[in-house]
Amino acid sequence: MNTPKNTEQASKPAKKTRGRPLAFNQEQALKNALQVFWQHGYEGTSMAELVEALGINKPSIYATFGNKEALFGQALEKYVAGPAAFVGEAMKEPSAKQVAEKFLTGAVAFFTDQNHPPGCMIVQAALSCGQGSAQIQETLIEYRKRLEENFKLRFDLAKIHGDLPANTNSADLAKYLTTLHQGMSVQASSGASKESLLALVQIALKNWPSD
Amino acid sequence: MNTPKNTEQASKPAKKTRGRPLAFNQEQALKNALQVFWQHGYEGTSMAELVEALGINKPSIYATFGNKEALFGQALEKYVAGPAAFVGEAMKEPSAKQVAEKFLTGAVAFFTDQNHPPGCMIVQAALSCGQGSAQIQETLIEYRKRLEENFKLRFDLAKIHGDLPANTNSADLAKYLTTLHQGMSVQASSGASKESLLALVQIALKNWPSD
DNA sequence: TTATTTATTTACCGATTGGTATGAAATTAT
DNA sequence: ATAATTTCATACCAATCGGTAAATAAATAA
Repeated sequence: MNTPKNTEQASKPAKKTRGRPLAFNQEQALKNALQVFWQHGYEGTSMAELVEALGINKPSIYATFGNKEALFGQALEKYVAGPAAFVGEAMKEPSAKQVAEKFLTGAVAFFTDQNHPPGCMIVQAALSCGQGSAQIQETLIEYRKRLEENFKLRFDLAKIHGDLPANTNSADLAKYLTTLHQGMSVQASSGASKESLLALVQIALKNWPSD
Repeated sequence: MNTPKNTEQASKPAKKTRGRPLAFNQEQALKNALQVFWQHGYEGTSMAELVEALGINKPSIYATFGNKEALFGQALEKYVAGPAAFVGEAMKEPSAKQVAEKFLTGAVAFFTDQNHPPGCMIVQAALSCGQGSAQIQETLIEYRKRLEENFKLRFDLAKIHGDLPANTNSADLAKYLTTLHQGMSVQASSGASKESLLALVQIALKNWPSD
């Protein structure tokens, strides 16, 4: 008997199901998968590495999450809903400038947080890759474009509210923000310090549009 | 007899050497390798793909360029000296602001040039990867840091020349520029248009430091 | 012609890739 | 107990990975 005991890791009362119970925590396994994909990207992560990181063997991974691509997709959802949720929060700030400031400074804190890999998974995980990963690459591009579009809509709203000049080009401003964000992700993954990135943000925000 | 004739591709007079002559143009082969690495990154490019792209078979590649890593290194050198040479040119502009403007607008034109893959190879080719490519990743990080450092030195000079305020932080300004550059590379590889990127550059340069 | 040198071709190598078949182990329902 | 159900572990799969051995082809030197 080499299998670990079912030590009831889940917080839920473990609804009675038939058959052998799961020997691992799915949430924790997904969290571990996220860490690995975040650090080494989609192609750079092998199933062997995932087996080791999740602590469960291959057939269990496939039974629980599907194939490598499906696992990445679920890790990505977890990333957006969890670690990267600060982006949605920033969007709720009362003014456009505050949105931008919160977004960029939040990104700096996030990118340089020692508790997880540096940089943004959506930027890093499949920037360039072989043809076999083109679908993943496209998915990440869509995520980035959606964020930019959301900023554009937020800035359109700000123009109506009057906290952004009426002649401002919302789309250009949104691209300015997301480009800085993506660039900072590259910087952070290359070892840039929190301080240097914060200084950069100050420069970037100095010329915020105003009447 | 299936081998192609030696149709004297090189421009040079083909110095007489002993033994069977090369059946391909090394320069052209390296150019092709550069294209592939540029598009699919280091890990995303397989030897099989290189064989097809270079038009020569594997043993010839190994005999001429060494292994995959060595070939990438030579392609990278070609990239820096050739396509990416505009960066060095921008550095020679007479004032700091002109350096920045030339660099960013040049990058936009470069990143969206239809004659080669979008974005910057030094940013894209190994942003995240498996442990086996850590050396390549580190090399590219060094290239990026060197560029940033060069901007910093150029801005230090500008402060002495007086075309940049004396209280300007050269390092921060250099990071601002390279971060925009890296972000634009991500944008371009995701399909951003030349026009949208140029608009972004205008925003980015609006608050250039001045007395 | 013959020997020497270099390049190209074909075929192959062990290792690793993502992905599974299969049978044993662990649980609940009867 | 025993049957039914589900998960786990071992071992395996074909395909691809980067890289090479060995023989043949094409040139020059003698």
